[in-house]
Amino acid sequence: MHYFTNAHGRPTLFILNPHSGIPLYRQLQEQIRRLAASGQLEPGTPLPSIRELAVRHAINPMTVSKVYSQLESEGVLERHRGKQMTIAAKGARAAARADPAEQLQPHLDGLVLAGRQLDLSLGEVVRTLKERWEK
Amino acid sequence: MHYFTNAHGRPTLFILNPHSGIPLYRQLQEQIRRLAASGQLEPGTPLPSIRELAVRHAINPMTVSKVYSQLESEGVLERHRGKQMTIAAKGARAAARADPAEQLQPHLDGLVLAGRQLDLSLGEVVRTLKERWEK
Amino acid sequence: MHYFTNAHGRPTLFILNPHSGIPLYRQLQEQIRRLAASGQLEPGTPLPSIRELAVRHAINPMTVSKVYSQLESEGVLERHRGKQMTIAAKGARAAARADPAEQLQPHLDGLVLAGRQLDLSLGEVVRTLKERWEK
Amino acid sequence: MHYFTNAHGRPTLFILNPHSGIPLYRQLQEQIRRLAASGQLEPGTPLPSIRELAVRHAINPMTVSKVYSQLESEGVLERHRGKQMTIAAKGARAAARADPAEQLQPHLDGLVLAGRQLDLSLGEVVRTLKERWEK
DNA sequence: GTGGTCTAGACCACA
DNA sequence: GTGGTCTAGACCACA
Repeated sequence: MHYFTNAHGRPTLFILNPHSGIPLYRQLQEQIRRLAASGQLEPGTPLPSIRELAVRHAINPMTVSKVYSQLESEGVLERHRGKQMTIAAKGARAAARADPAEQLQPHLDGLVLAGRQLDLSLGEVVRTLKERWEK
Repeated sequence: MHYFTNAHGRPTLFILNPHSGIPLYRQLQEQIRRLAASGQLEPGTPLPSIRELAVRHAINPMTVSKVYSQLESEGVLERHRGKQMTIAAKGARAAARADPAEQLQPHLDGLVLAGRQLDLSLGEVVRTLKERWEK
Repeated sequence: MHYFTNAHGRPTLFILNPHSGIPLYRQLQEQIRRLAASGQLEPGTPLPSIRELAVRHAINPMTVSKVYSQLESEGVLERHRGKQMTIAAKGARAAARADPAEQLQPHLDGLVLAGRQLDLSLGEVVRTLKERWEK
Repeated sequence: MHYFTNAHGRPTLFILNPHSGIPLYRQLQEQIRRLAASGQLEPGTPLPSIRELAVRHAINPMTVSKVYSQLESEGVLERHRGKQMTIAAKGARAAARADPAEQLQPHLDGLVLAGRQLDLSLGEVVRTLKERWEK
């Protein structure tokens, strides 16, 4: 399991960047989906409570709530009345089927477009990627 | 100069993705900035008219106009008599100074985060990147 | 097309009852779904804007927004950047397939349960239903 | 007395639907009120213990407790030594006075609204109601 | 404690 | 004008 340090110096599963232009709820949603897909969050794993995640990332509970609701309707999360939500078994099965490389695609597209527009060679891009990965 | 084929089958300098979550104006702005920074759009190069770009990408002229105005105030573009915009000399100078790898950074960050959350190895990510690049 | 008069005396497509125990967003969602399913709201019909509906029913725009978003993800509504949402063609097709009686089921269940617990006969229930219908 | 079979296959006086959107405590409260009103639960009849009802319907004892307390304060139930609850004589009297059709009203309203929005005729609605009743 | 609903209201993106 | 995102915060349902 990979832990990250968020903007407030606390260890967390997620990294949210409020300046990226991508809505916070979309960033959070995508990250939970990936962690479930890869099995790093296994079926049955309880997610942080809405309030906890909101405090930890200094965002509004409603934003988290929206993400949890959408992931529930996608079948990635399961809701338990009055108790914490968990990763759904169904979500895990879906994950097993999915090609991880496919989930990477939008990010590859963005990187390739940027690389070409900056007139970099594939070699240069790969080199900087490797440096960034090791960090 | 790299040309791309947009969603409407016409050749264009830019690729706009309305489903990425990133605002259209931000996508366009970033792409013009990169093309200027890399010198693929040289100082003095005229940009497409607002109307032309709007039609080509099926977006509102106001969106293009806003981008052009902001890039003008940043010194990347220059406005001439009529409304003709060109790449500013100043923009080129700024570009020469900038480290291209730095402009790649947000995209590398996004890719690395996605890769780790999908539990992929560096090798796998590099391989899919190479495939995507050659396409 | 049936018009109703809401609690504020204005004609409207929907009737929301804040005291029924059923969340407002759920009432609104179900009603739009039914009007689309029956074809009383045809594909392409623009819906009232979020603000308009919110004002008309004295509810919060966020509540309406939530309903519209969910119906969009269900394929009942279509979103148009910067313009009003419309009934989706897809929604209409789905409607054609659906058995209307099926959508009535939860309400029949509720009525039958109440009738039996009140020890009424089928005849009595049908009679009061007919009276209520004609009103 | 009508008995129903609940979701857990056990005979019970009540049917609770956790997906209806109506709070559980409201469903339970309304059903006890109706059974008392119709005389199917006569004055003096002991109710199931909180614990028993909670287990039978897989809900929290606190939810049942809240319902019993509210019905007691309404005069529908009476609390005896220990915690045994019975139908109050007063509740029966109230029931005798009440017009059963009135208690049916919210359900009739919901059904009529749904029927009209689904563009069904009164005949169709009555027919499906009859089918459902016989089941 | 958990999540759900709703409000009032700010500010942004897009047409 | 349209919808989208986000906040701060109240109050409810349920365990």
